[in-house]
Amino acid sequence: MPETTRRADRLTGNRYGNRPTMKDVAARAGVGLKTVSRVVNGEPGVTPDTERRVQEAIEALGFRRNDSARVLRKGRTASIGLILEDLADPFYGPLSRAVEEVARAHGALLINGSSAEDPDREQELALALCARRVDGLVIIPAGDDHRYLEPELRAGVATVFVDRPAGKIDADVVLSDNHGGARDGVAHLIAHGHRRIGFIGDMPRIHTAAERLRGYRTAMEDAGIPVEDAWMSLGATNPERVRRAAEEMLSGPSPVTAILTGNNRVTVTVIRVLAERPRPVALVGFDDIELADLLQPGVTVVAQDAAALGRTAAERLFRQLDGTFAAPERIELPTRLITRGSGEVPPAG
Amino acid sequence: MPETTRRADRLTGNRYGNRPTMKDVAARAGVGLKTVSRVVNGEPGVTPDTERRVQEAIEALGFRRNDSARVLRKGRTASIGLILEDLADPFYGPLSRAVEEVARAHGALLINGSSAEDPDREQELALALCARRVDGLVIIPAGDDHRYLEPELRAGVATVFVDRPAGKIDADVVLSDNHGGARDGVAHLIAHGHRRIGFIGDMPRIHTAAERLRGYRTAMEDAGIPVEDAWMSLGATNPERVRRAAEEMLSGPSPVTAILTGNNRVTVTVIRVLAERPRPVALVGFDDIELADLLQPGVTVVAQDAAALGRTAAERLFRQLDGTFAAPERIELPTRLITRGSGEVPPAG
DNA sequence: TAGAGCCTGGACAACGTTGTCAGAAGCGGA
DNA sequence: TCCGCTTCTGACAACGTTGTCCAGGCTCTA
Repeated sequence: MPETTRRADRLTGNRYGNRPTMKDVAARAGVGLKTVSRVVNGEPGVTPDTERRVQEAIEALGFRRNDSARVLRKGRTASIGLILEDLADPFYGPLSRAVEEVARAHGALLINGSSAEDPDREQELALALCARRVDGLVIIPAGDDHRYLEPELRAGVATVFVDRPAGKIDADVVLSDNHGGARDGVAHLIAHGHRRIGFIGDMPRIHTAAERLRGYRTAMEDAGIPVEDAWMSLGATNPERVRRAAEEMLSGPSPVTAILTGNNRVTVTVIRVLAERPRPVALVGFDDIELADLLQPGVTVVAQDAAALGRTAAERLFRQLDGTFAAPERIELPTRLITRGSGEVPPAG
Repeated sequence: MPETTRRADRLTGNRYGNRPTMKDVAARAGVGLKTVSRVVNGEPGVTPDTERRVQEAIEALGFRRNDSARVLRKGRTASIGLILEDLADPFYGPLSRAVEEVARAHGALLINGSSAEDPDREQELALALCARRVDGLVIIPAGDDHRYLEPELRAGVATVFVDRPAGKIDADVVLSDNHGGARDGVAHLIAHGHRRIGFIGDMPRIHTAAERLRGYRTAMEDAGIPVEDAWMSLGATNPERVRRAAEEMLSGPSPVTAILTGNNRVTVTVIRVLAERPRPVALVGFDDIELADLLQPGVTVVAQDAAALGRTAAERLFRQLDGTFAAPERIELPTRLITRGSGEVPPAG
């Protein structure tokens, strides 16, 4: 039984048993504490024979280095935090995975949390991660005021914002070209003869939603088409409201013949609505969706590269950590229009 | 500037600046170290006036407690690890999210990693997480030998396996009823008149794949239908091989009139293949897929409840941590057959 | 064979926090 | 006024690791 067991049991009442420490390994191998540390960390200056004895002791005791103590001593944790909106959203899966891959390449682990689009929860998570002394943070912001991070930034926590910009602080940001993507999507519809085009998006307090709305307006303006209020629905987040919004703009006094949907969730709901209607309506969705090519018609989308967003952000973060200092930058990744049929439907009537 | 700054800078060359410690806060507030600790942890026995002074100092210095040191002292990290196959797979998103929610309810953070179906990587990740002293592990195993975890289990790391059972150790497991689900899916096809039914699944070394294959065989046997080798394709993981497998079993000497696909990825590929063929073929897919209801025909599936798997596993894990000891258990969650059309197509010819 | 130099190993302090324990201050009652 | 009690505060050790530094033993050369 490891030497430390009895004391710790008495003090903490830990019923889970106790792990052997380097001290225990040293005692068993008959060497000094630091020698064990050397073996564990592969440092030079240990004879093969001593090393073997130490390895045997480690094996026998099932020793595993305590990284908490290590971190305390060394200062770096080799872990980064990722705060996103919802792990279950298919858009964030690939993004998250890409961040993880980059972290792994740098020997770091990934801690992640979902903010559920709640600014308070985002802050709570970010600060909890800072208390764990993560080396860096990748944040998909829910809130629009990140001044609470100022002490952390000053203390050297590398930070990169993704998908939406930081609020009220100066930090690295990696974004998709939301404005350009939405503009292109709408321009595509206009090129196919549409003039009465609707937009259904998220609350404009969310940066991406606001930018996409702006892209919609830009394209309409460029084509000299005055936009009617009834053609725009903002803040329809749940399926019921999206459904109602779509039905209203399809049956008003000047019904739309085409719709740009502001994100993948909205797109899915609108597809359902359109499937029930006899007359075909053109559709361009922001964000790609799975199986979009198998539907009738295939769904034309403005696709973001979620993995590239994550990869770019994580690489930028590790560049900060490597000490390559640079002024905070705003990186914008292009979107891609993928035509599959639904965006090429001509205007009805 | 915090008192600790100069020394640490000299020692580590840390160019990221230094965080203030409780000692710095204590000095600034003109109180003792332990008093700061009391305030930070909300312990009783501090006069309002003292507390205010401490709070001000914390605010002014931007102090944030160092959880590494805390963990070292207290033993628990309030974090759990989740090892899954691929964060980007839509099946694992909801599962992961469910685990996170439960962790959150218990005040714990979630660290996760993808094994990419590689047993070595799974082990590497699991041990790295143990070195961080996570309180518990939720593992979707890639390998089939988990004896490497024995010292950790002995040391009290709570562990629950999900989706697939642990190999060669005794531990809690939460599974879907893969055998029953596949059996029901095939029985459904048989009930609609099919006799030549194909199965395309993953490598049988993966437990879920083996169980689903077994379910397929059971249903066929129950119906007294002898299975031909050409009807089964195992280990087809990438889309090209799945495509070839599907085409072969649809055009052999005794072509199948219906297919059970072994997981969501296979299902998607097979849908593409079937979409290209003139004659309708019945299809039941294991795992639900998004938009399955909007395809022509809608895709009939055997659905697992990924969120329930994650939730159940995480709850079980925290029950272990709460000290409610119990023998390792095997929990099996039911699957649900969702009929949408593709599984009700009658046999052609 | 003595002296110089290298290699290996170990004692010790420090990282930032919390638990223990004892001392100080304040207050009421005798 | 002094004692005893309560309430608040702080000194100190400990958690498990790593960096520093020195001692002792060895080899090699003159």
